[in-house]
Amino acid sequence: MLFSWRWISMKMSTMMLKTEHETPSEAELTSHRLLLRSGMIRQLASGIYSLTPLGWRAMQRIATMAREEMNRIEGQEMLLPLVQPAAIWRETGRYYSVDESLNRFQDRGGQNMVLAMTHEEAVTDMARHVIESHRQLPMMVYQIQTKFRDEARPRGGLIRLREFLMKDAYSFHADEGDLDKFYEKVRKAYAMFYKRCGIDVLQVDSDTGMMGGGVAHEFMMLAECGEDTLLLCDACQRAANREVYEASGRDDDTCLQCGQPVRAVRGIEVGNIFQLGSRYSLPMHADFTDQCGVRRPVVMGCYGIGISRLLACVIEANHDAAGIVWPETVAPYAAHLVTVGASSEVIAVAERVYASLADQVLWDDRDASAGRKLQDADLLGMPKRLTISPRSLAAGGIELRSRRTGTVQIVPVQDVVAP
RNA sequence: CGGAGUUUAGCGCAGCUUGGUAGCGCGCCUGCCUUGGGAGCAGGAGGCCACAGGUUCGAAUCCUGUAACUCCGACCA
Repeated sequence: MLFSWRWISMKMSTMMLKTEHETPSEAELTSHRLLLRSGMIRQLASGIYSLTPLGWRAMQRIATMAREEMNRIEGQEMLLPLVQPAAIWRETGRYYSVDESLNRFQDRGGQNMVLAMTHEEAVTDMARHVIESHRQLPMMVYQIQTKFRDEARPRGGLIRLREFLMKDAYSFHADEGDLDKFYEKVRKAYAMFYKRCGIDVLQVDSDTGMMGGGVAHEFMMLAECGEDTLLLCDACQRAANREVYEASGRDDDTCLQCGQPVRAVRGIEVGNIFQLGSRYSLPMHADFTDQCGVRRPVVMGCYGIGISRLLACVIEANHDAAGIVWPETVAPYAAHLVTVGASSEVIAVAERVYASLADQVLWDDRDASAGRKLQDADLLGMPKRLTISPRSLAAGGIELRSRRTGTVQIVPVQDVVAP
């Protein structure tokens, strides 16, 4: 069972969904066009989008995989507030150092507040209250939650948003060595996560920007529409963010690691991880007592994945001229059921298939032409298409077509329907 | 935040030069007919032409201002 939400309508006739035949004029990127045409998202303001039930379902599948990978390395899910007092941001100095992308406002009582663009301050506040002893370390917490960043220039649909869903995790350690070990575990978990999502990523040396701290890596998906430039070495596969490369002082185009020529490629950042050290624990006094009875700041790491952006990236990496080609792991439904005509035989078989496949099937039960339904099935991109028609029944059952390969076969009704 | 562009029905667009009370395609509603790649016929609904001021007998159209959105750049855990 892929989902447990039986309450979501799975008949297209009554679904909160409208597909578009024509390409929306504001969309230039493939993922943006397909997200709009498939009806998964709707723009409410620049960089701010509503997700329809179909879009939310796809995003939830990505979020679920992120959750599973975090749980696998013993992450503990939690939830931190979006609205936060300015006070904790003053403690770390970021209230003053971050630009207008941090939205500041006052509540009705005149208190200075911010909309969280990231959650180091809030999680460090939690940690300084809970963590007292080295015996509690290491530990990691994470959340899948909304961020608001008032970006100067949102772009590309879900590629660069102002409001978006992020998986952010924070680990706490007694020393740098333990952070190093855990950091490697996270790198492996991230690699597994992106693989499950059906996209290829490169791990890239990164600078730490406003996050502070020491070591950092970005996870980049290679794509022409990407905003970032990477310098990639074909010889040893080492990739570096342009800022890091330039900061190295190297002025020829050769690899930092092996000296072979590098080439510039474009990429989309789909995640990043940082060794924060005591950047936040020191100013916020998140201390613990070590084995020798000495109070020391806890050593931290933080690990982010842009869930919203990833939905766009999955589509950038998985589509054809007709529409989306979902990886099975992200597809909002495993199968798309198309009924042709409304004969009693066709409907009777469809009802049995629909009941049997529970919430894994989307049934296009609309009173629309066969052509329209088939085009929409390609656009929406579920991995398998089940067509029930007088023709298929005469041929021996239900037509099963793979969206990715286009291969078609007739399968007997009893092979699809549970006994 | 600099530069460019756009804004007319749910979506895609025309109309603006030369002012005269809003149009096309798709979609939507009714009926008939149809059902394997966005069918057909007939009838119908839907717009404060982004907003605010001007000019004019009269403004989608001309003038001024504002806003929103998109793209390029700068910025960007």
